[in-house]
Amino acid sequence: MIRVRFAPAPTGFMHMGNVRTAIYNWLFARHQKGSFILRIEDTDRTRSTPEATQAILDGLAWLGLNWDEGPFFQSQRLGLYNDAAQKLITKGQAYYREDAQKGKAIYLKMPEKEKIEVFDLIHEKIVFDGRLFDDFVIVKSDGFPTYNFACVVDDVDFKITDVIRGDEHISNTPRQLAAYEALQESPPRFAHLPMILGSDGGKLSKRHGATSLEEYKARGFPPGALLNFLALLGWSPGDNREFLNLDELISEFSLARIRKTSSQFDEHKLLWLSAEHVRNASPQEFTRWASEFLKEEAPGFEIKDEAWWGRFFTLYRERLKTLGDLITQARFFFHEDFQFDEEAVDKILRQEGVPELLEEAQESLKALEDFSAEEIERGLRDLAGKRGIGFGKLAQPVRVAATGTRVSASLFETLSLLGKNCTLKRLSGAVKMIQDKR
RNA sequence: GGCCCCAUCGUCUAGCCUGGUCGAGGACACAGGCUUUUCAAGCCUGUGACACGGGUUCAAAUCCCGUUGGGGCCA
Repeated sequence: MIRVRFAPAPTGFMHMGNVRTAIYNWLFARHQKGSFILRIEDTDRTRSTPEATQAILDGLAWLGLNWDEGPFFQSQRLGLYNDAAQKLITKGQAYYREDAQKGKAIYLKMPEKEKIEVFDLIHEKIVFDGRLFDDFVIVKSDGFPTYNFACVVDDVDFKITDVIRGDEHISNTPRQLAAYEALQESPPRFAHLPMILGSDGGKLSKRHGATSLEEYKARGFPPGALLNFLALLGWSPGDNREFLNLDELISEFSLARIRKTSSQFDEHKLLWLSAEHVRNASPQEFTRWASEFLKEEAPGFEIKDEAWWGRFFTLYRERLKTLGDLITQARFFFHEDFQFDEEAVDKILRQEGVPELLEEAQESLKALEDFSAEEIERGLRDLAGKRGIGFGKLAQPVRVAATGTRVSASLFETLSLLGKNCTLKRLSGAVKMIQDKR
């Protein structure tokens, strides 16, 4: 049975590269019916924070990447590393050395080898010149282990079978191999993942916009979309499928199909996939997402009931790329004090005859008993016919009056969903606004 | 600077291991068209890539070497 781990350092936000590493480890574990272990590498005392640890736990939970064991904290396991180091000293494989800069540290003897070979599941064989590696520190003068040592001791302790991590660790691997050898343990299989770069080919950083999971969550991306997108960055199922749900990802995932080349984080595609996930959600799922999103990311907005959300979803499922679009596209549903678009007011509302037209529209709509989309359409088309104007000449002023913009989903459905009272109030409010400003 | 990794459309990728079916397939993005109460969505069409140079071979995107470029780790 395979055992893998995700071992982030809690030193900041959840970087997207780390998130993908977590996803690959988790998918591999689930596909193989193995175990996914969470280990927090918090031996860097100056940079580790409890907030960052919490961000990792929350982020994984939000994505649905549940762990089978842990979280374990390296800072609580210091005894283990020191015992291991002492044992190596006894066996003559490690020794103390006093250094002006580093203080009294424990060094591991690097075995004398011409070649050090790393067998990697993705890169196959990687060969290093063994003469280039000096003895290296495994326990610092403050008693804390170095990354290369703690990592190995823990992976041995947890019986990790497959280490799946970023490419940047390739050059650490020869030293870690030496540690396994000194410990008389056989090393796990390694799989080094290609990096994720920013949209300009450089290292993914704040310059490229959002780089952390928290930011994407705040912008309203569904977790399944992020999972799908990140899984596809460096891996593909081999056929031409792009949209995969969680079950499909689990059943299709394999390390063998991971590419060697680094990839750029392209938000366009993420946005498209996000839209796909939104429109493929069930009404219940969408309602849950939307309610949670508004509650957390846009407090103060009116939360609607499930029946209302059901109708809303039908109307908006093709239009929302993210939940954040609830604010940019549909704010007028949730807030009375939405802003009128200046240009729309100018070009549509503040035109000859528009106030009168809106008043007539109010009369027509007020007369409707059944405020359904069909009835609204009939009423408004009748009015346009009577007035002898193209329907657009009527629809646009009504739209701007009701929504504040020239762009919205189907006018009839929108008004119906807004409700009769609210619609009439908006129309008269708009008339008043035009006249006041004159 | 030393060592290591990588190289298919603008981007994500299929193909590469097991050379011919590839005059290189899909997706996103972009452009145009259709549809239309606005804007999206949808549908159709189009632009667009095997980094370069040598080999090996009847045949190379696919194998080998080098160059260039990008990235990582250490200093």
